[in-house]
Amino acid sequence: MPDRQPATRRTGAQTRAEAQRIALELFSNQGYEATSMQQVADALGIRKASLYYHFRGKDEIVRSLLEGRGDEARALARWVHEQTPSPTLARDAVLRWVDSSSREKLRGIRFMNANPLLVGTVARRAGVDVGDELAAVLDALLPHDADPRRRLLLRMAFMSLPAAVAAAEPGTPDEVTVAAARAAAESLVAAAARP
Amino acid sequence: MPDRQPATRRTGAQTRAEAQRIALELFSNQGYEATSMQQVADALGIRKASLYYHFRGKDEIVRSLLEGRGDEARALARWVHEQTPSPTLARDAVLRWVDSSSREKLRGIRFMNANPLLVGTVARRAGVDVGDELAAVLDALLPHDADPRRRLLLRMAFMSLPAAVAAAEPGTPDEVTVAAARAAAESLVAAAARP
DNA sequence: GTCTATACGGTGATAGAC
DNA sequence: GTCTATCACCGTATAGAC
Repeated sequence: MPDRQPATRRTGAQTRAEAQRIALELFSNQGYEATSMQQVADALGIRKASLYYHFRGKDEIVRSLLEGRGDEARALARWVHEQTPSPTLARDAVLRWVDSSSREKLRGIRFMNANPLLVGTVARRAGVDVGDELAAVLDALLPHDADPRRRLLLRMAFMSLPAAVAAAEPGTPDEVTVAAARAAAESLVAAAARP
Repeated sequence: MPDRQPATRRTGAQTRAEAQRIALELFSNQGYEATSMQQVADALGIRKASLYYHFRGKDEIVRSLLEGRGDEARALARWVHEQTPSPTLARDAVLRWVDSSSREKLRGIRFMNANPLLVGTVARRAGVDVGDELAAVLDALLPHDADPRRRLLLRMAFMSLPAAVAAAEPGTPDEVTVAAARAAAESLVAAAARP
């Protein structure tokens, strides 16, 4: 297949960035394993071998997509530790988390929702586990001998944005999804506080 | 690789059933695409070609795993339509759904959580879409011009079991997960009722 | 029903010219 | 940076003997 659009001129960094955009889209819609490097290269308008110039391999694309993740979770953990304990601390922390997660991150959440196993593996291999960070936050918000049911409810509150994205019908406007996630977070954190 | 445990004697139906059990487990832990027919056959203690005697292909295993799904959703839709409208109908329907879903179904939920895209594709190809059934239930519970935010919250209430499974740390006892899901469902349906 | 053996396509990945 | 060409491998799937 020698005929193809004369690849629009791009600098290296631009090509890399666009490849990330395209890969994120394909991985979200078809899944990581079901997406081939060939598909990504085709959508990019370059040959597969050229794609390998920008990324060492398929998994490196994923890692590049995930880099920086975990920073926010760590920041939240730090913030929680700095606060003086109060009855509304859990609620404040949850809303802080959901609100910080909601800016432009919906695309990333869709990707993570579509490839839960992959994200877990890569994150573990990359050293940082978001789940662990979240656990640290929970430990600061709940007594260590707390009812595991209430602990899980609080976890669900923190994960209400991904849950909302997963529950939303295709085509739901982002603002609706975010609003519902916020309301769900408030509701769940309250449920976690009830005995 | 000619040496292998002398396959424990099984009837055809037993082999098929055990293959389903094993495949469900592997698909849940590693994902569908990342699991090869070779792995399933190995875990079963038979040759790959023998596995193809019981199932036409890999996707037929998934379909066999999913068959019967959608029946419960349809039953719920029917039940809702039979009820006389009342202020607590939504709450009753949600709890009915979560409770009915919670018996022995956690394994299936884990599978669906691990392979969201696959399940969507297969279900669509198999004709029945669980999402559509759920939409029908929602239409009966909410006015058609209802706030989309409240509609999504109600959807989240129905999906609180998968959400709880997704949020649970590995090793969480099933009873804890189910209890949290129930509490979350109640909480979310209440949130959906608030303006 | 289970086996051995094999066909076939596509995949991730690399070498090296331009 | 992008290309052509090529690789080894592994996946699904089938044929046919027992």
